[in-house]
Amino acid sequence: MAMFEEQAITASDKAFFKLRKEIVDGVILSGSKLSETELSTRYAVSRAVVREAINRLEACHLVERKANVGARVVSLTPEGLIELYQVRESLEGMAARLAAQNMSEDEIADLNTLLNSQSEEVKTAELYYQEAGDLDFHYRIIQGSKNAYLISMLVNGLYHLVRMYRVQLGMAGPRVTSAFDEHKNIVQAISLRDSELAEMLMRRHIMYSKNNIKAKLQS
Amino acid sequence: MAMFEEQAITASDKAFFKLRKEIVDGVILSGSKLSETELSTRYAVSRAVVREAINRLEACHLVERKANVGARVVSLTPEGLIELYQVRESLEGMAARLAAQNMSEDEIADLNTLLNSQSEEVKTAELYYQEAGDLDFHYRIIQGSKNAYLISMLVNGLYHLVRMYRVQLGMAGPRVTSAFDEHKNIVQAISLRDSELAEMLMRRHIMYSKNNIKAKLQS
DNA sequence: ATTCGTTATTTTGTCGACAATATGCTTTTT
DNA sequence: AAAAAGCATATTGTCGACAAAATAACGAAT
Repeated sequence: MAMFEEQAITASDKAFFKLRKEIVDGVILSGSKLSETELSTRYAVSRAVVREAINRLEACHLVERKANVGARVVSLTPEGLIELYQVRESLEGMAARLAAQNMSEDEIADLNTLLNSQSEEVKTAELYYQEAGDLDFHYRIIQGSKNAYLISMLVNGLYHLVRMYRVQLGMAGPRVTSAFDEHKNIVQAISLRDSELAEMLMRRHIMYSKNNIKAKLQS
Repeated sequence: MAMFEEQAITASDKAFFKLRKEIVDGVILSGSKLSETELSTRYAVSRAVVREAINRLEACHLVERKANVGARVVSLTPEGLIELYQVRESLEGMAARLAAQNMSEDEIADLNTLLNSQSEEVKTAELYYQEAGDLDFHYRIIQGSKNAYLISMLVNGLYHLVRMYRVQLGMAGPRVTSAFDEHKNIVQAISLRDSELAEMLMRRHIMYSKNNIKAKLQS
């Protein structure tokens, strides 16, 4: 899996990664308050590094902070999910368009082999694909866009929120095979350098995904 | 002008706004280093608040920071400008689409009166329109999307960078009247609740704008 | 009993100092 | 003379303490 490792240099980095993980995984409950003093004792670091970590989490929309009051983990709502997926549709659509223009032939080949290897897994272990494989696919296209803002906004920003929704709403849906076919079509469009089509297919792919989750949310 | 005032509560807020303004306006040169100690003496605050301000600037892509080394103001490059406008096209296109769906009739009416008032100014004082009027128009549509992520990413994030490019590349272009017509068409699409068309027109509008700036950049 | 005002406590915001890391300079070696 | 090693300096990262603000607790008045 081509999951790029972010490596922590400072103590703030470590605190940030740890906190982010706990929030995304639901260890720290959605909507709960983040006490700076409590966290600093729990992580055995100063309040300064906790503060910096929280600031960074605010930048990725994982916590909300009010001046002189404190920070809370964002609460997951159906409206928030819709809005998140609208932005995803917009940004990842553009990413697919740019990927069709900017990905190297080698990168496209890698993407194809990835899909083929997943093709086997889809028939057997469906769960694996849905979680990691889907992410890997989307990550590669985002990277393939070669657009620094796009990459940063999605990878460092929104995707953790997306994962948070997925984890905490327990997404292990029946959309595995259909999503796989959509992936294949997108890669084909990219292979043909048809940026227009690639964007369109990616947008639809994310729309379907949104509708799928929305349905789950109401059940 | 419906420019929403962000009000500074803490000292970090004030430092953040001040620093951001100086960077966008080019008072602090693009590419230069931001010394925490120097800034803390210049602003007469502690290093902690300067650090927090710099962290926030990093989140809006106005500075780049390396661990244990420091922060530098981003340098403006043609490639960066292109990438920025690609993201703008994507996000503001979606904003226009959502605005067509979600803006109230009153808000649309306001937008129309804004355009009509600008219609006068275009014939006389062209400069005013280009700077403030154009921003006002785009801000209203972004707000009209009613999508919190979209609004935050554009207004708190990318738009300061957009303004930085505009200010420092000296944009007072001859695109005034044509842009005005494009604005009119977008508003009309929104009035008709034609979200598809609104998105398409907005994307083209931003593409034209990009090409205009790109041409200026090479001259 | 409930509401309002006051006080006490907790939490965040800010500060200055120390530790750790990187940068620049001098010295030494080949 | 050039490159490398070591030292000095400056800058960032981290810490604990104090100041300011908000929340909670308490008591008084209606």
